[in-house]
Amino acid sequence: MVLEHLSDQALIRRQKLGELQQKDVEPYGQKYPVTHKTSEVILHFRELEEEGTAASVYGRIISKRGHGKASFAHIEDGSGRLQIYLREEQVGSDQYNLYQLLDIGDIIGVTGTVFKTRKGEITVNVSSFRLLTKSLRPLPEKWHGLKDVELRYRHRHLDLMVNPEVREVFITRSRIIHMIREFLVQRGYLEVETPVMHTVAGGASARPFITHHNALGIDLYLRIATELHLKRLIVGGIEKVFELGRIFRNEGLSTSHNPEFTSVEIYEVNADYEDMMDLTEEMITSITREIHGTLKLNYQGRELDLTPPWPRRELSEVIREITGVEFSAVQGDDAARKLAAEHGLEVDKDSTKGEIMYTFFEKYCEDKLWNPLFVKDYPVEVSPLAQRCRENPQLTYRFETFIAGKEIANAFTELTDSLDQRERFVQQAEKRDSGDEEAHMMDEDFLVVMEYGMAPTGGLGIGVDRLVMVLTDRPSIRDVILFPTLRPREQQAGRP
RNA sequence: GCGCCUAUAACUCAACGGUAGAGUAGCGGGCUUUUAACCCGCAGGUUGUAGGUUCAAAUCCUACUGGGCGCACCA
Repeated sequence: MVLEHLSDQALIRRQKLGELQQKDVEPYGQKYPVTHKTSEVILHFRELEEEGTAASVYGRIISKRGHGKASFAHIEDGSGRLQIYLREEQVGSDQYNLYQLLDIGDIIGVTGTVFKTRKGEITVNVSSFRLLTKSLRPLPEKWHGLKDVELRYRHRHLDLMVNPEVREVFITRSRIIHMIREFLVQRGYLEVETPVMHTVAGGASARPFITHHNALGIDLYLRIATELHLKRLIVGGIEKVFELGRIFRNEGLSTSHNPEFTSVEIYEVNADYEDMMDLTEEMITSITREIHGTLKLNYQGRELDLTPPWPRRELSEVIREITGVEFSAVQGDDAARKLAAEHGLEVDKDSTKGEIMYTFFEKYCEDKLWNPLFVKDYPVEVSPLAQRCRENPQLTYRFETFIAGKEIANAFTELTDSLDQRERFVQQAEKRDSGDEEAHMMDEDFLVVMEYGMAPTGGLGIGVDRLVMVLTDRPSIRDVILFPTLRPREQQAGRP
């Protein structure tokens, strides 16, 4: 214990802790027998007051106002906050002196009858109280809250304590996740858990994290998607399946990217990507209705209308409308590269038309999409797990859903032709060999699984964090992840 | 990885080349229905770190560290 590094206030609190112990007060006590939550006291005020029955509540002291021989304070529990009132005459001078040693941040249990003050605030007239937990560090300011975003992310417990809207966001996040699960289970999808540690990191274009297993003496990858294992289950006869969980991608951080994030992937036999569009639309609109009671939202000061049906437009069409470029008129990779150069896009020398088309979309179109839109029929080169379109084998039955400029979902009619799949993996492997660390890895085991025969299948992945951002009106993914990834920092003296 | 912004008391913020300040929180005193309680007094700082310019640096310059935003990368 290096006491010199503590702030003066933290030192004073430690001294008070000693004083309390000298007075035989247990500073870290047992649970308090409560009769009500703070919100319940307010809800049942009339009966409590009429009957004159005592209520027992517990909570953290968040403010104190002393008046000589009487004192007011607010305590807060998970349900809300409540004012308490102590009079020396009522609790006795020993208890009253003890109360003087309590600080903002301490957790106490109180018992007393309930009344309304002159100004009309429901208040517990404390007849007895007990310290449950002594707090040794000062809380952030009550009025302005904790604003410094770095402190908020690094000390989320403080953020949650003093910024009530933050707690609301995470309660809503939890509800959304619960509703996703409920929505899918009710429709007969089986929730499963597949490995987080993979020998081959597949199912997406991304760099994986690498870890090591000592006993086996091998490196393992943290999963970058749940796709390939879920498809194995489809082959195995589990016809409607989903997994909701964390995936990991070793990429840059941004307001819409955290290295670990939550996805839900859903697979269903005898379905196609149109069915997955229906599912996406139904799921997101039903959750939105449940949370907001309307489909007309506001995101970052701008109106956002989720009313279905959401338009379903081909990628080439969207590019044409936004940039004026007609990709169907482009013949060959050379012409596409020339076009990219004309539009100020830097692309690799060996880029194909499909890759360039996709780049056009990402650079010039994605962020202009606002109300929900299904963008469909993506080039085969950037969609190695999706089935080719019958009318045009250069395209695939793949769609992405955009809401408020964010990619929320990605889905396909799954590729079921194991021989085509092998070719696609080979192409990806070639890209890996030429330095593309995000290209898909060859997964022989998965190919063998496919060779047994995979029924026609629709698959869907949804970025849960981004969905939560949209539904809670948060600008950064770090606002919807309790403990976002930050560079570690040495503990500084006096920091909370 | 690159660019811009940013770091002052436990918290929220001032001071923008000339003695580091306020509010909250804290400590001491007063006050028995207050409520951003109030009144009187006190304490609290290596201005992120390390250099440099200057008679003088929180302030200007350089580097580093953390963070934010944008770009790049990336579903």
